[in-house]
Amino acid sequence: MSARTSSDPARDIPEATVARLPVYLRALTTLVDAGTSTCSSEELAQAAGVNSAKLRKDLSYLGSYGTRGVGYDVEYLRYQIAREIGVTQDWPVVIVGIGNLGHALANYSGFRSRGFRVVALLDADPRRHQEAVAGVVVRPFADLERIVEEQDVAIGVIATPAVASQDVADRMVAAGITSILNFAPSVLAVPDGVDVRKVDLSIELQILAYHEQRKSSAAEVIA
Amino acid sequence: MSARTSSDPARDIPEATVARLPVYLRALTTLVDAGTSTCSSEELAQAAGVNSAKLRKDLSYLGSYGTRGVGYDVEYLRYQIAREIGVTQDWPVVIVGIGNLGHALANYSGFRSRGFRVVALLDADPRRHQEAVAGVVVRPFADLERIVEEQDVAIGVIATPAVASQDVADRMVAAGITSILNFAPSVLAVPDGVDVRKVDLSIELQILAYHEQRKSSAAEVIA
DNA sequence: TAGATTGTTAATCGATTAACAATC
DNA sequence: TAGATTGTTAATCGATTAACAATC
Repeated sequence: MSARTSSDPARDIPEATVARLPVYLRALTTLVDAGTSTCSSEELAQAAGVNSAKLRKDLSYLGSYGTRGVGYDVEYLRYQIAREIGVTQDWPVVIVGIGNLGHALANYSGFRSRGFRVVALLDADPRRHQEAVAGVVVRPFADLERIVEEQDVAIGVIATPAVASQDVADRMVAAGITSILNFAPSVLAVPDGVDVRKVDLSIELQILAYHEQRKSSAAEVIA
Repeated sequence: MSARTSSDPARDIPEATVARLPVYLRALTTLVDAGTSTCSSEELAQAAGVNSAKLRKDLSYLGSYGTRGVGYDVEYLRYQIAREIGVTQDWPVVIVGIGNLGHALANYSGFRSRGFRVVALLDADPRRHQEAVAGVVVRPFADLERIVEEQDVAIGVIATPAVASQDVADRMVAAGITSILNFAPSVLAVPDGVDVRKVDLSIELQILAYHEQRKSSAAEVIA
């Protein structure tokens, strides 16, 4: 047995596993809400939409939180995963670009319940200022630096048009933000040490279209 | 040299490559708009945010569309990729759930320009009916089956709360939809042959939080 | 103890990358 | 031809999966 513990900073978790931890966390929360106290890897895997071998392998990177012959304590495992991800603490977030999408994001209730707190909504258009969305007032983009510093913001969300996204990212990085979630259909250039994740509706649809097209072709071959 | 051609239905493209083709398509469109007629794999790779070896490997699955010593004809390669993905044709799409996010999706202009056409907006709440979003009237969810059949819809977008998403997916599948883009924070169960892709804001944020947390820990170790 | 289920091993599979022969 | 750049090979890397020993 290794001396690996939860506070061991050297251990690193494969990226594919990291991407699934939030899925497990959500499944566990659903189980807790349903009053379940214990579950097997098979049950949790099903709830998360993966196979149980993968689930157990993933969990093994965190430690040994199950009991052989019994399964996992749902509440305990949920806490361990939440701690591992880092959502036992609260992450202040700024959203830039309060158009349709920005409104939707600001109103998203899943934010607060999952360890994130929208501390500011920023927009370059003065006509949007003073408007309140989900109880937060929209302020000028120029306020970015001050807000990031005062509130110690590490995560920024870009919901602007593509043309503005690189400028917004540059300003975010200069202000001290080191993690960016980009909803604009653009490829952002950022320095090393800054993480960018991208959500792109039209890319997802195009991936579906590719497979859809092949389904149709296959049907034609049969017909 | 193999007899592999663009109409060869047997050849299959790795999933990781499929997911990048839309990124290349967008980069090529940007280059076309900028008046560029030719580009090297290095230039295109940079515009797409990948390395050139990966780009060339990806393109090699489609065929040989470049010229050694010269590069790629931007317009020609763009067409070939668009055809491969299937976005030279028009894909009718229905969106179910016209809340904040549904509004944002319905208003998204990138839809139309990338081969997708929103043919219907559906919502279970009668108070939302008759409202027009981006020129399309919101109709009852009960109209789903008729619309899918009449308009030959293959792709459905779910923007409802999580609790409703499985029911919506079931109805979509029963109506004949075979590709679903799910924005609800839920794991959908669908039959074989139906593709589901998932976009989940809070999962993306949690992945960023995980890495952000490790950055902070690393800083503490140094301090 | 007997049955159940975890945590880990090892094999397989798929994706990435560097290097370079082919060739414009 | 000489220089440039593709398309492909082969090595490496990372992810998935089945199987099962460990152990509750």
